[in-house]
Amino acid sequence: MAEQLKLSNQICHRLYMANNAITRAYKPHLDELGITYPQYLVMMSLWQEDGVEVGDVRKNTQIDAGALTLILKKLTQKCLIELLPSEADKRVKLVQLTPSGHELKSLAQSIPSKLKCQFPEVASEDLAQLRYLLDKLNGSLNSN
Amino acid sequence: MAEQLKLSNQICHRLYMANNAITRAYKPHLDELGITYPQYLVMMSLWQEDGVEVGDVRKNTQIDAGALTLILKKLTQKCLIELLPSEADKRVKLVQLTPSGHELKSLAQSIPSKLKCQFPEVASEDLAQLRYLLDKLNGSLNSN
DNA sequence: GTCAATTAGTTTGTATGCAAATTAAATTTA
DNA sequence: TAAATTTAATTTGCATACAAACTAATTGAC
Repeated sequence: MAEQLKLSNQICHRLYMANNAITRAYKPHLDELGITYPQYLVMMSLWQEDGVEVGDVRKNTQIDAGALTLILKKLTQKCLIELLPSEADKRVKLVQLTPSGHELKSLAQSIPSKLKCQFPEVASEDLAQLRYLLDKLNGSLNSN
Repeated sequence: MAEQLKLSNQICHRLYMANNAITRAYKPHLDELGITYPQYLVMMSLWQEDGVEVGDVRKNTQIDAGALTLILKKLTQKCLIELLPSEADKRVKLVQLTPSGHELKSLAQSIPSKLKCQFPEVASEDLAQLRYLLDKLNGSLNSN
């Protein structure tokens, strides 16, 4: 059997499994907030900076434009954000947190530490190393 | 701004971006084979071992059972596999590669090397390290 | 200044990912 | 062995991921 097509030699498969497993691990905590994982990414980007263009959220989260439209619609329905037309450029919409959207942050604060406690075997040094390598990989993958 | 909710501090976001970027990178090559990325995972598992139960494919690929049913249906429509009832246990279905399914492997052989050439900045040592860390992470995430 | 190209965001269609409910068959228990 | 439990796989409903087509507004070329 040729080595290069063995499933056990694929980095991509490991990333696939890790990404799905992490998303599943977050789910029960995010269920308490009433949001999904991609919606959580959007909220984190907004808690960091608010009143930005839809395109900025797209760049920060790297969520596909088409998917983002739907996600922002859901967050609007949940009254966590508002979409406001821009004065300067009528094509642009600005994403604004509502009071509820701001408040949700305090509930979310504990999620990262809960996740760490849930998987005590995962060493901090390994996470730091993983972070470094994933940044490098993402940099390369996005360079084209 | 609290550090723990900053997008730039989330390993999960890095995994999310890397996974999507890798899938996108594979896409043009897989388009030539007429299959999607999850379908590629299934085919790799079958090229490695054929005539196994649906549940074995699920374990090997870690694809959700419900999603796998659909994927196997698509692969059947593309005449790459056949689903055969098991003699021993009538609940079980066996997944069998067709001649076309076997032949596709030779077309797929070059994909891994094509991907490496596409991203020459990604060092082999980094990939080896990433592989090691992702295995460790996946092991921990699946231990619960 | 007008028309062509570009840009921001949405819509559409296909293919997952996932939880929960379901069906059919095998196994365990009483 | 009949009933309860478990297991293999499918179905259902919701939420992305993504390419491609589309709309409206802005820029650029001339």
